[in-house]
Amino acid sequence: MGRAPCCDKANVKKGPWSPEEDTKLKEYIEKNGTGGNWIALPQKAGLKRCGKSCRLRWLNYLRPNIKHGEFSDDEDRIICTLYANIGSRWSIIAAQLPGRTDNDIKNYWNTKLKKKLMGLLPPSSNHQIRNKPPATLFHESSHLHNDHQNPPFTSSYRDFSPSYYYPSPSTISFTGLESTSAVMASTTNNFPYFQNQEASLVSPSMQYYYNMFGSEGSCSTSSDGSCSQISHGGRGDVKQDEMGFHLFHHQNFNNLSNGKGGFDDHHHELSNNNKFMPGGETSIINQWTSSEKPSDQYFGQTPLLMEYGIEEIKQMISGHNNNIEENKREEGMMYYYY
DNA sequence: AACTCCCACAACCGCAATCAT
DNA sequence: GATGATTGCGGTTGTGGGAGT
Repeated sequence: MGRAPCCDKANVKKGPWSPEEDTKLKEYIEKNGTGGNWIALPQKAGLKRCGKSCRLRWLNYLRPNIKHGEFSDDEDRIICTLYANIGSRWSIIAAQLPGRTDNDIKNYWNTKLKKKLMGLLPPSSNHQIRNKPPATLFHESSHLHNDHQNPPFTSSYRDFSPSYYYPSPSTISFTGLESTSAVMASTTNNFPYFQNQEASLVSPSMQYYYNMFGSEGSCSTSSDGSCSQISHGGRGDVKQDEMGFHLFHHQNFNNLSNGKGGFDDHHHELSNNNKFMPGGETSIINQWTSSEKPSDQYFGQTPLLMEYGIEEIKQMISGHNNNIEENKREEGMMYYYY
């Protein structure tokens, strides 16, 4: 039995909003607010619309200070950088672009920006990257750049990435070795990801870690390959005024290097004064790829008891050994900004 | 002018998280 | 703690308009 519908489908209007409906909704909310109840709002406002539809219309179109029209180059760069680091978490990306909505950015990415990026690559390599997230390009570029061995986890990309990108597993044929020179040229010289401050922090070692997570930088992948979001506390919805830095601290990489072991991440939030708050919000992501669970030493612990400033973290990252093989034997750190 | 195709954007849908009782 | 209601998110679909034939 499915869940009860949020409204009487037979008696609600669907499809594009008329100017009259817009006016009604706008005037009602400006006068009364949403009242914290979107479901009841349409009736009160005299609209034959579903509450969800009203909410969407307000948030994406009618709300004050919504910016419409062309995206700037800066906005492009921010979107690309954040997409590369956290994947398709449009609400978080939107929080960094005042006046833009998640829907707007999502549409822009799907219809223009993605193609724009693909257009930077020669046709010969296009077919090979078409179904990979941007991070895979990072991976390939770092792989070439650092003359590494076959990357581990190549067969696991699909497990850590949105299914959106991937054809059925049987059609995947990617070793990490094919035709990367064009990709490399594009990523290092032209790829917008590398043209701003945030992007400069995407070191090869971070790319490596990123590839283990796919495009979901904050995604926990269970043994069945499914992916669940980490909890941010509260309602789980990250609001702009709660933005901060997140740090992922990876340990026990030795176990991962042979694809057998596991690792855990300790996720901490930085407060607005850019201090790492070890005792603050903490969620632990546990994941492993086989029955060999990580040791208790790493499992369920939150050992980062120091307090770092963001500059210190940046230093740690920039000074981190970029050699992937080395990193497998070291602790790795990555952070992303949102 | 009529038709088809394509694209951009708006809107919908289902799901998961959270809240309220 | 259980359950239903509500909210927010991200993927997908629908729609309208412009371009091409």
